[in-house]
Amino acid sequence: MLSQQENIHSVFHALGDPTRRAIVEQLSKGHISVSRLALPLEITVAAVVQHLQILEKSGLVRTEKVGRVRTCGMEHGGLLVAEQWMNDRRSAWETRLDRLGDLLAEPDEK
Amino acid sequence: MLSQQENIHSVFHALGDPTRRAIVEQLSKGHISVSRLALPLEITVAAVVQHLQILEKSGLVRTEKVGRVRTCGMEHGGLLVAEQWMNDRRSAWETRLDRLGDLLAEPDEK
DNA sequence: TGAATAGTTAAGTATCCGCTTGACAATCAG
DNA sequence: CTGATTGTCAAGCGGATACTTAACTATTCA
Repeated sequence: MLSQQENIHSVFHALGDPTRRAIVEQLSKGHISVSRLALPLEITVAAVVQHLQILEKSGLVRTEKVGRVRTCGMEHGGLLVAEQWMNDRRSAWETRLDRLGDLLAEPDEK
Repeated sequence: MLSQQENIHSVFHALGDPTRRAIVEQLSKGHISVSRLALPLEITVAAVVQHLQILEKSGLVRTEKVGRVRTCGMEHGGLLVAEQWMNDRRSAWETRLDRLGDLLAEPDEK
């Protein structure tokens, strides 16, 4: 099992790559096989498998092999750690009194 | 100006590095100078500057130099693009009917 | 059985990236 | 002015990483 810190890192690292984000985007539309994932990405199936291993270890994606085809989908709640991290930083920042100066400096933010 | 696509990439790429996330965590606690940022990270000031350039271009961080010291802080709303992206994927996935099978397969999820 | 399909694995490669070093600029303090 | 502090810039090193190719396994189908 991954520690909280390791989990956060694996998720952000996984999402740092544009190809892996494209995979997540595709999976958010529904389940799909490995080779059908590879098609629009214009990379080898082998490369997709490598990305899937990273995504699966990070808890963002779940895959299941039935017969000879592996079907991929998003893992429920996989994005939560990242959303939580961002929310923590943003709320910490927004409640800072440091921003008093900022607010005065930009009074007409649209 | 960055396109939406480029902006998303620059933000996720920036947050993919643990040192840059540590910088954001520190900045969420308040404004701080470059050299004071470098101290707990145990890397050179030059390295911190490089990270700051990436963070600033991605819109996550704002810096301002007065005298010889550059003061850094979070950019208001910089995290929004990433939060939006995640929210879009998650809501798309959660409204999928594909999950019917998943729900039946895991009836006792805690 | 034999051929096609779907995926896995290992090895190699070329690029990217985080960091350091070292030389420099600019500001502040005595 | 002198020296110390704070940051900037360019070059380069070493390791990470995103890909390919190629050989292999497992499953489906005619």
